[in-house]
Amino acid sequence: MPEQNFEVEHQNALHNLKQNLPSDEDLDSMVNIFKAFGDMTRVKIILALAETPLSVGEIADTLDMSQSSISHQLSILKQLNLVSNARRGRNIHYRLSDQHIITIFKQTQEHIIEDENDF
Amino acid sequence: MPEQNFEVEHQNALHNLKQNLPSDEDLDSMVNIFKAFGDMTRVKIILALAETPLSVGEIADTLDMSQSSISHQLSILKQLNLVSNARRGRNIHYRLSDQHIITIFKQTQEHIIEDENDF
DNA sequence: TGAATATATGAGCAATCATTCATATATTAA
DNA sequence: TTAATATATGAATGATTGCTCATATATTCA
Repeated sequence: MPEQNFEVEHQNALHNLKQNLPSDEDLDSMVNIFKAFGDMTRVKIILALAETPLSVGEIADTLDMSQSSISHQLSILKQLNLVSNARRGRNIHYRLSDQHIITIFKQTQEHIIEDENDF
Repeated sequence: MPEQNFEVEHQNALHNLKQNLPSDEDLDSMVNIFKAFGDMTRVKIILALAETPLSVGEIADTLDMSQSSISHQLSILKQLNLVSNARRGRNIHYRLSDQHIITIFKQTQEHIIEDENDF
C-alpha cells in the first residue's frame, strides 16, 4: 500500500510545516532583498555596477533617468548592503558590495530560460 | 601610469554600458520573478511547497491566512510558472514547478549570512 | 438533484512605492 | 569667499499591491 505511505508522509510533513516555517523576522531580510531586485531601475543599476563602479551622475546618464531618482534608489540599495559608496573628488562612486548578487541574477536567468523551453 | 589605465578602462566600460544594458522587455521576466519573491506570504507559500505539495486549504491553514488571500497569491505564482497545480478530488494541489527556486533562496541566504559577518 | 465543501475571482480599500520637484549639503575652482 | 558642480533628501502624487468581503464555479456525497 504505497499510496497510503505517501499520504502518511504528507500528513507528517504538513504537521511539521506549521512549526518549522521560518518566522517573519527571519524571512524579513530575504524578502527585502527580493523587493529590492523587484524593480527595473534598481536591477539596471545593479547590472551597470556589475561592469564597473560608477558615480551617481554616470548611472543617471547611462539609464537616462533623473539624478534624484537614481539617488533615492541607491540609498535603498545601500541600506540593504547591496552597494557601497566612497567619495572621490566631488563625485560619489558606488560599487556592488558582493558578487553573490550576480550569481543570484544568473540563477534566475537560468530559471527563465529553462522555463521558456517548456511547452 | 596604471592610474590612467584604470580611468581609460572605466571610460570604455561606461561607453559600452549604455548600449549593452538589457532592454526592459528582456529584464521584465526577471524583475517579475523577484517581485513575486518580494512578499512574505508568497515566500512562505514557496517554502511550504518546497517540503511537500499542498492544497490551497492546507496552505491557508499552515500560514494562518484566509483562503481567498492564498488563492490570489497562488494565481500570481502560477502565472509566473513558479508553481503548477492539479485537481485531486475536491482539492487542488499545488507544487513548485522547479528546483531552481530553492537554489535562488539558498544563494540569497548565503548573501545575508556573509553580510552579517561584516563589520 | 440538492447540500456541503474547496477553490477562484472581481470590487473596494488602505498601505506601499517610484518618481518628480524643490531645496539642502558638500566639494572644488576661480 | 563666491559660483559652479555633484549628490542627498523631504514632501507630494499617482500607480501598484495585498488583503477582505461577497460571490461564482466546480466537485463530491447523500
